[in-house]
Amino acid sequence: MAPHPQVNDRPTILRIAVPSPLRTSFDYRPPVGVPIASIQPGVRLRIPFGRSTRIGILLAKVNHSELAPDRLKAALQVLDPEPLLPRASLDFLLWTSRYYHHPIGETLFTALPVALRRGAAATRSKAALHWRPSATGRAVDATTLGRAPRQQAVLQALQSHSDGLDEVALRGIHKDWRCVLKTLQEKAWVESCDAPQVVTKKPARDWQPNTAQQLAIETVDVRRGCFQPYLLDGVTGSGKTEVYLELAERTIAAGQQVLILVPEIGLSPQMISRYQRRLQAPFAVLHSGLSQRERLDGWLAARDGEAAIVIGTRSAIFVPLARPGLFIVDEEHDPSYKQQDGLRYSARDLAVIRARNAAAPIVLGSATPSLESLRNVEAGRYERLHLPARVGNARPPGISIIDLRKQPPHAPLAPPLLSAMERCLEKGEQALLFVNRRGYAPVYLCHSCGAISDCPRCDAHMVLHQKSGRLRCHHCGTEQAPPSKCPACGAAAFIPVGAGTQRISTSLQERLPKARILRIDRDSTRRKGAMEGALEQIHAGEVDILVGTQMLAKGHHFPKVTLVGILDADGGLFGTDFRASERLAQLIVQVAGRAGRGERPGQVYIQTHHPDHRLLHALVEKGYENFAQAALRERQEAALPPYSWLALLRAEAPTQKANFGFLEAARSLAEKILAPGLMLLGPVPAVMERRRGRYRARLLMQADSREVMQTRLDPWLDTLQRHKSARRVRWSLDIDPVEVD
DNA sequence: AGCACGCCGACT
DNA sequence: GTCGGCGTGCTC
Repeated sequence: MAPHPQVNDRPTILRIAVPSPLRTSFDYRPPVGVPIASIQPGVRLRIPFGRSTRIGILLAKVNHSELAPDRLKAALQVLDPEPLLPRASLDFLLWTSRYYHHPIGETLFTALPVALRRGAAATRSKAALHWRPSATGRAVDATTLGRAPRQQAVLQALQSHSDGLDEVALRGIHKDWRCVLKTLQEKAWVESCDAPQVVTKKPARDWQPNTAQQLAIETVDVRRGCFQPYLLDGVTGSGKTEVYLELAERTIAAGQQVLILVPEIGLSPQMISRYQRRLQAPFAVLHSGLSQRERLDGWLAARDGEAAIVIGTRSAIFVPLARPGLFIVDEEHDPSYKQQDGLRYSARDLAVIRARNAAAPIVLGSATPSLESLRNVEAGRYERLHLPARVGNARPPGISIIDLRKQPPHAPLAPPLLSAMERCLEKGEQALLFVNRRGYAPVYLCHSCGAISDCPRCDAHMVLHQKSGRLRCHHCGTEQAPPSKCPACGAAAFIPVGAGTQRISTSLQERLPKARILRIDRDSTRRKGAMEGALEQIHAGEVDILVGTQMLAKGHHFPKVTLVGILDADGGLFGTDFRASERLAQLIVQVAGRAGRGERPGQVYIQTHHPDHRLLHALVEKGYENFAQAALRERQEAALPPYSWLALLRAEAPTQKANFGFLEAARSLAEKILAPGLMLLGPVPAVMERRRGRYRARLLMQADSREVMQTRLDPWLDTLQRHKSARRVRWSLDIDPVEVD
């Protein structure tokens, strides 16, 4: 039967994304008395949902619903006069929701600043606004306002600052300025405007691009207006930032916006001011330290095209841009670009999608590119740009391996490293020790029976902390006093085993009593400003030895450091995750990059029980590039990413039985839709089987084609969600997981 | 995910 | 008699 022709093909129904874990949108009638033609996709609406009201976002207007007309409720109110999200953003977020198989409502809300999720008006705060005289206002002779002295004073002030005055300046003229301004606005003598752009004389360029930088700049610049990903690959100090700055400057000059993503740790005030000094353009900086209001102002400035430069961490990838012209992802290998809960997106991968949508070039920069990006170069999808030379006359550091098998056992610092440190201190230079555990001792062990103090809620050992004298679990935060007697055998013979940052610092202080030692880890830098203070001390030369965790490896420059020690590399060689060796290699190269800046050469010592490990050898003898090629071949042989695609189904429940009930069901449902080249692994318990008192397990799907996997996931998830075993677990799907546990 | 409904055990 | 345990269903 031929379908009935639509009697009326004008849409009457609002298809709305509602923040809820349900993987569907919801249909509503327009609010009573509001013509549907006045409501555009991208606006927020207040809607009744179940027994409560929520805020939803209009996806589309349709003329037919799956639901009977009498089951549709009317929306309550339209919250935005104009679409909050421009079409391009809405399309990008729909794509994101489909790719990560995450409910559309939650995806859209993840992308919005918190203030907008809660219904705040999408208007710039007054503090960000300025006022200036209108054309008529400029022509008014203020002296004729003798009978209105307040208006006269304000108008005169504005007339002499025709690019605008802000709240602070106006309050200085009269405390009742708002009232005065309102009168002037009613006379149309005054209008609001954005903060005037600071037009300072540009500082003389204090650098000349070298040949490689020049080539990189011109190669990218010639493709402005086209989508093309570039992998900008250069060691620390090779001048990647200068390339970003020059490209950004040219993009801004062409009237377009630049989005720069940086890892969480990299968004320091120094870094921002470096960009601001060089690029005299309006900035929007988005990071976790902002208030909701500040975040909203930055978001709006980006969306409305007022911010030429938008710089932020992971979540800034969702900021709408009016005129996107260039995307930059600094330290693209950094795992902090991957969100690890809720919508588990990769900001780096999404940046490539946005650049494609915007027909703009994207530069992924790193001294230690991810194997994914190197694979994309190999496959011809990305173009590679090398920055080989270290700027200035610094030489790259040498790397030596210390074979721990030939050293006295249980000494965290082997004698060769200790004596190298002594020599370093004698020369008045700084040393940096990298320890992958914080606290005093990672194991608290009964010397009589071998029992270990374990966390009551996690499958993890408690870590002894010296300052508090207490045992702490680093996974759930549980703290307890160390037991006075062993609960297993009754002996009072507990001994701390192993070494964290605290113990290394303490024992080092005993060996080198004159050394000024500074510990840098999450414990010592928790206090606000503590990290800044520590960095100042280091740069002022008030510190001889730095002992720290991962935090030290990223983004900081320590020109006086000439010796770096990596105390335990073994975890990275035989880690449970297939990316462990990639992480270790990146860490070694990044830490090595901190050493030997300026004219002093640096030396890196790596302590390991496996000095002959193939990948470690490749790295030390022939550098990161060689390591990466060897690692890529291993991944290819094992059909691991980037030569295959993964989707990881995680489950968490009070019992492991519930997890396995769910994951086994998931597996048998998946087996019905399996295609050639799709493989299921598991279910298996997580490596840390219990965390925060809850059991965890996983089921991994591996595919040799992204498309095949993507087409199977939706029907799978639909049936899986309805399966009754799903009620007993908390589950989530991770597309392109970065950690397979 | 929330939230309500509903149907069985130990309390004042 | 009822307070409340969590199994089940629903959200346009």
